[in-house]
Amino acid sequence: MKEKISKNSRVSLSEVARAAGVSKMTASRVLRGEGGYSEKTRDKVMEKVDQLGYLPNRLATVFAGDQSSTFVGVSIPDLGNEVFAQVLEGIDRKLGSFGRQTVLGLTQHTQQEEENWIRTVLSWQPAGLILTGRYHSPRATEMLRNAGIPIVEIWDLNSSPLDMSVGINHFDSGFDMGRYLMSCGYSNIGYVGTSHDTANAATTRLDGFCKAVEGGGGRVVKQLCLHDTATYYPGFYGTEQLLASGSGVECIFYQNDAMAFGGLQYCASKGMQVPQDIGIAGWGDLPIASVIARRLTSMHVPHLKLGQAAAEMMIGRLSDEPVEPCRDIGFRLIPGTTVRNSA
Amino acid sequence: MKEKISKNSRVSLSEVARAAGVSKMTASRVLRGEGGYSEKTRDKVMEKVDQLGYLPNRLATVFAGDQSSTFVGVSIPDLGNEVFAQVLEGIDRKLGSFGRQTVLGLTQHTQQEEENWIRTVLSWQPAGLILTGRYHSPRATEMLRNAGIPIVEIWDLNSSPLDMSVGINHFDSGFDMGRYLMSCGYSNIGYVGTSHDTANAATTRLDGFCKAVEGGGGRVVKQLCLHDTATYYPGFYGTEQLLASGSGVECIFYQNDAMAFGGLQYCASKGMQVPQDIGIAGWGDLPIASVIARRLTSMHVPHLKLGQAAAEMMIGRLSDEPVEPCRDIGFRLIPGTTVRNSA
DNA sequence: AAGCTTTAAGTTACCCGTAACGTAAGTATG
DNA sequence: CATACTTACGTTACGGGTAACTTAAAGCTT
Repeated sequence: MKEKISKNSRVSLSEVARAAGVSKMTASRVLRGEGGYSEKTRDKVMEKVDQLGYLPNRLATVFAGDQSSTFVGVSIPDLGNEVFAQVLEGIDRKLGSFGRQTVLGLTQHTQQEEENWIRTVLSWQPAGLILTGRYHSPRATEMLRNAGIPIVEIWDLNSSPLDMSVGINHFDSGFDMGRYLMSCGYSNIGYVGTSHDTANAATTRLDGFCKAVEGGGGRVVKQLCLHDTATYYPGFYGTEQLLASGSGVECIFYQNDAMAFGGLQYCASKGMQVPQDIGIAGWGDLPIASVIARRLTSMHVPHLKLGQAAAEMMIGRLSDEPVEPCRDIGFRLIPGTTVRNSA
Repeated sequence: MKEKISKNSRVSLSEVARAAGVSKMTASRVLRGEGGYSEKTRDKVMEKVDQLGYLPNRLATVFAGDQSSTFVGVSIPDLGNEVFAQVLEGIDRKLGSFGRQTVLGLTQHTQQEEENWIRTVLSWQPAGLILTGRYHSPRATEMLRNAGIPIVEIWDLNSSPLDMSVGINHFDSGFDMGRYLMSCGYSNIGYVGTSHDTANAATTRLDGFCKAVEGGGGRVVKQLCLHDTATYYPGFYGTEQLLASGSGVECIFYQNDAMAFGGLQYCASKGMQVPQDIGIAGWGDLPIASVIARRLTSMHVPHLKLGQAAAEMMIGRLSDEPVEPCRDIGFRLIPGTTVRNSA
């Protein structure tokens, strides 16, 4: 029984050919519609294909080196963050419409996980790779350089990418938010986010934010949750800790909208009014950001479009079309009503 | 140039072997740690492996039929729904920890997309498949039966699965919600959801819901958004349409929490008080469900756990361990405070 | 009808790694 | 010292499909 489940149970092209009374090669030609066979032969072969339920083994084709695979490896830090889920959706939908498949890798924000995943996925001879972030381990970078396949680094716009890059300038987006909050009259501002071993887009954003605030004479009090995912609950508890520290912040900027929601909820539970008692600003502009009566102050990023753009660059490169190696997908500040009005 | 990018640029085992002055077979043994070689030989080979940056071609290994692939195909309707994103995260994390890779397929809630994806992914000789839902096209079902690989159908608990199944009983969960809302004193109840060509878990839930409400003497007014994704905006507009129809519903049950948030937002925008003027109930219990001051009435489902369980069943089967073919992951009603108190 | 072209096939070699088998040394045993 | 055994390799064949080449038959030309 267990033997039957192994692959020898699958019908091969030779079996189809034998059943149809032709050679393997003729059957192959029929299946690829290459021409060079009679109608009678085609019908005979196709009949047997249906009858035996033959499915081609793409492994063999790719392995033989005649064509590249249809796999594209896609690494994403985590899906708990709705933002990345949407990016992935954009990528997979677009890739799928061009007959390509996504091989997923969740790297949990660590370079080691990413490196391991890259090693594994490369051994499957993917057509290309789409990676989140610009920071890779030295060994990963070496493997990527040697791979000789198209690579798109997304999320964090990279002016000197390994190959191609699409995303936004996170430093600038943080800077713009900092400047905006300063313009609203805040100067003692908190930041709540997560913290990981390696640099990432969120830290770049924070850098830009601090530069704007501190450059404008304000100060930033940080509250970082170590090794946590940037979701609702850490936002709640991070806010609690930040406010308990007695730093007297008037406004809090969060790593993303989900964390900002956590913060809003904490404030509501303590009877604090937003924005009268405290200002709240998120980042990412989730669709759900308008669920609260007041529109969440945030930074809009076209997530789905970003994913699609990444897939398009990949497809373009795989089709040998000329591709602009860097694409800025842009962002837009949502003033919202959860911070004091700047007017 | 273009030639270089093709696979002949990749270092093969033969090249490593030649460089190390041994046969292919010896190099292979060293890399697999199989034994049968001297320390000197091992060092020589490993040195060349590092030097040349050799990466094994797993395609060849699998192709040779010596072992099955490490791919597991995973089909998910869409990632716009946070629920499925979490399920996928649970699956991929667990699979990854056992050295398996997810090949993703977003089927957009259509059987045709699913069938196409199944055909493609099977041609890559996956070790197994994890599919969302129990309804597949006839041709898909046939391919799945012939594939001879483990298959886990998730989400919708299936007492007679193709192979294995893990999920919840959606009919019962809808029924329980219906009974709860009736117990709160509602009898004229609305439902807002999406509608697709084929049956799915949401329609099963609605069936259970109707049975409870209508069986208890109430009535259900349905508002279905055709071919839409079950997210925030359709919830908003679906609510608008339902209320404009003049059906006078006192309470609305939504296909999921995201849609319920849209409904909440619509009600807030019209100055309606929840639950005084209208009751709101969601389904799925997203973490963010507590962001509103009042806890959203909902149905809790352990999404991440569901994904993990699916992956565990797959791994178990692939390791020839005995696996219980059906697993009910359970649900739990969250009374919340967005419907009238039943007390 | 002989010679040429076209059509419809078949044959061979190859991709890369591994199972199975072969072999030549060295080691142990009686 | 002959025999059996172990170690450390090498050699051959194979998997499923396709490129490149070969071949046989049919069709066409003059």
